Amino acid sequence: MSKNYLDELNPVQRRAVECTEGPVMIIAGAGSGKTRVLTYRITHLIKKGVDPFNILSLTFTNKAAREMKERIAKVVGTSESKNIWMGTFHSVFSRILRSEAEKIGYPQNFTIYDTDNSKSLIKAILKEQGLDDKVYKPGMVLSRISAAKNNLISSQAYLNDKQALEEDRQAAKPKMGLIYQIYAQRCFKAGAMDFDDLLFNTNILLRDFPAVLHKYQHKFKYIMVDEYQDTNFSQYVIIKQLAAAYRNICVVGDDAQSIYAFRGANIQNIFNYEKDYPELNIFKLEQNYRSTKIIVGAANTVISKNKEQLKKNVFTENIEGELIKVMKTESDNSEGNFVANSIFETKMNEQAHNREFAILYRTNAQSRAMEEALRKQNIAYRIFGGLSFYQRKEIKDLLAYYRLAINSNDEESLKRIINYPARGIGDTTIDRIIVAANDHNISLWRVIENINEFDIGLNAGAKAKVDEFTIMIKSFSAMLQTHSAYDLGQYIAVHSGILRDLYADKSPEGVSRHENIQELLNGLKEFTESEIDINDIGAELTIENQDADEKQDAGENQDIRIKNQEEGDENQELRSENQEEEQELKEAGIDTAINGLLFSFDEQKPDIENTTTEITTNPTLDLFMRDIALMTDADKKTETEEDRNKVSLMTIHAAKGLEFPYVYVVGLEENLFPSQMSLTERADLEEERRLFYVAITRAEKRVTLSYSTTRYRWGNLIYCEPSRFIEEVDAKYLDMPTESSSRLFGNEEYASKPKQYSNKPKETFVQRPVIGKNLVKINSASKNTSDFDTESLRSLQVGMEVEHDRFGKGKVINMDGDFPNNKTTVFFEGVGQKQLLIKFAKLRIVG
DNA sequence: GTGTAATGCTATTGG
DNA sequence: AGCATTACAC
Repeated sequence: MSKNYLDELNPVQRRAVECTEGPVMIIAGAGSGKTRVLTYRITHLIKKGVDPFNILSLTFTNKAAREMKERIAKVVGTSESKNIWMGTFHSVFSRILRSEAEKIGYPQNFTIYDTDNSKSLIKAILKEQGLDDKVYKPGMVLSRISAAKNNLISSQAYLNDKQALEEDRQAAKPKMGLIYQIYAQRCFKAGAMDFDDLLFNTNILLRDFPAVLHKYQHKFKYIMVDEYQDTNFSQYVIIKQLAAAYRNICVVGDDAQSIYAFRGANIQNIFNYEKDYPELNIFKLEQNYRSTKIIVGAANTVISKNKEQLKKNVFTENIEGELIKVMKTESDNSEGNFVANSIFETKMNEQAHNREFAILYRTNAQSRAMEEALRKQNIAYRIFGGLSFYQRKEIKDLLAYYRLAINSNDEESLKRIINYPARGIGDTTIDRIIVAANDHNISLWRVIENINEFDIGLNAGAKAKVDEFTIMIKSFSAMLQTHSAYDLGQYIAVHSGILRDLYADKSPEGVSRHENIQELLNGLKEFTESEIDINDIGAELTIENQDADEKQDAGENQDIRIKNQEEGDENQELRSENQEEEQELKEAGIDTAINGLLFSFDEQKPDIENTTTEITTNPTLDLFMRDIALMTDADKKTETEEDRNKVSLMTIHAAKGLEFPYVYVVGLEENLFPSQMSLTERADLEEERRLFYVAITRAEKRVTLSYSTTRYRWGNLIYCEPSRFIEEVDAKYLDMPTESSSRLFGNEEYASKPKQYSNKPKETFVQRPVIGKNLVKINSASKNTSDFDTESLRSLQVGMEVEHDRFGKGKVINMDGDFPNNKTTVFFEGVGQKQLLIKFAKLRIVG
């Protein structure tokens, strides 16, 4: 961005940037320079003299926020840009909640439950209530609760909500309201909020504390919301409340790219917006700067199939470009090979780099075949999403210790680690503790902390073990304010016994787990050594919290100091106790360990005694942990140049907002994309279509679509037919395949004879019955086999010779299952071994 | 209470 | 096919 940033904008963009006062809606087509407008608009505000502290900008990912800030910093300088409140809804409001938590009865250091925590809690509740988790599927229960919260229906309100109760009764799940109520109570008791609570409780806060509302209304004089089409009702109300005083609110969105309805996003928010702010200024960004004419045209024809949409005309002045290639393959693996080979060829022929390629799919499970093929080709790739680092078991175990040290009432963490590593506290003991906690309406921690007061049939041995555990956790908690994140993190890893446990496991998985722990500790180290990023809204909070901190300074600090001294002595013992361990760990490659660990009380003490800000900005463990639950893969911080030059693999959802020169959209098959679960409702199918729209509009130069006729699912081979979305693209934009086999890709024939696959278009598709008309899924099984006599294969046996249309002659080497739902394994000459379902394979017995 | 073998469930999409 | 939970032997 240059100093004359306004000159870099087209007329509409420029007007949108300059229209800073009053409500604004920017409808931004794909690739229309939306991010540019947002960043320039904020820059412009600051240039005009608006204090960055008064700007709130809500983005879809924290990474997006970080990148925007960097760009803004280039014009206005970091000292200004870092003070902008910028981040996701969840991260911004979790910070506000932390500083206001006591008002709504939460501790400042509340825990954020992730989805796994929530599900596990629901499971526990079901068990305690004697409810069947087949009827009340935890995931389903959670999404019901989530939907209620996103519509601002509390558990009390839910229990009074006739419609909700009736729905649950109809669905034969009458206890739903009760589960919701208990779930909410348990979260509260544990000092925990789930993702939806972060928004829900923000609403409670703003609703019940007018002074708080007033404060933030006047703090946020200018509000901007990106990806507005993906906000839910709860978010909508927060924004509406905050913007009520100044009405300087600017939302940016594209109804055509709304792909999060499944988690409560409400496209109606766009339409409501016009009603809420009749004085609204609307700007439509319709010129696409990203893609070729072919890609834009193709995307437009697709999205035009949707009924509900705002009128706009996305166009581009870019070059015409290449047709969209469609590839048919015969298995998920050969689809992978095709993509990998195609990337290889493109790299060779066009001097392209890995980073210019993206492979997009509908479900994470599809990544496997792609990975294997890329590995075979020696193409570096990286996967976004899927099991994130923080979801690995060993990481969650260690984090559970951290969480418990920070908030001992955290029930989910407690249950996770009270007996890991094994320390003789078994299921019976834990069950009794839970019963006691429920009976007395207190947290599990309160029970184990006073385990000797509770007469719950535990013998002295069990009580002693529980006692030992609580003492350990308390010792960790006591170190929170006195030790750096890295020091304490390392200390806990050692003294919890986790490192020892993992070190003992020499299997490859065990080693990898151990390495992951190391990686986490490295992250902690980095965090500890880096300047705290005040640029994350924390800076503002520091000022907000000054009152509180001063109090702490005056009174509590003395306690801290005293505690330090006591622990200083304790630490001496720890030091010697650890010598052996240290040796052991050194061998295990953890040389960083203990020196830094047994530290530094003395060096640290002065910090604590010092000023208020230093307490809040010390790189302590609880600070590190605050946002962990809110971190997505896309938010991962450090990214080396090497990381960057890799082929990107991700779901289409994860690709939102990104762009790549070459995009492969794979798995374009009915029941996969569009997903099977989306086929019954028009609204769901339209969302899938928008997803397809998002997928192809990620591409700058070239789009390749692929589908496979077979695919493994749950270990079974299933047959697939091409997605309706392929034929929804106007045929003039497509380069259709005729036929191909995996052998061709192996021989790279595809790339050398591209013409063979073009110009023989459409028949295969046009001849199919038109689907998508009535939105009913077509039963591929019956259709494919209607004209074939399966009965002739009843007598098929191992050893027989068979013939297949595509694979040629082969020999049956295995049979599995009962006719007609049986499987056969056939070895085909020159092709190899294939598993086929008798019902579909159209085999002929030879001889 | 602990560790292993057998069973059963899962795979939309994600902050 | 892969993972998590459960069942069962020690």
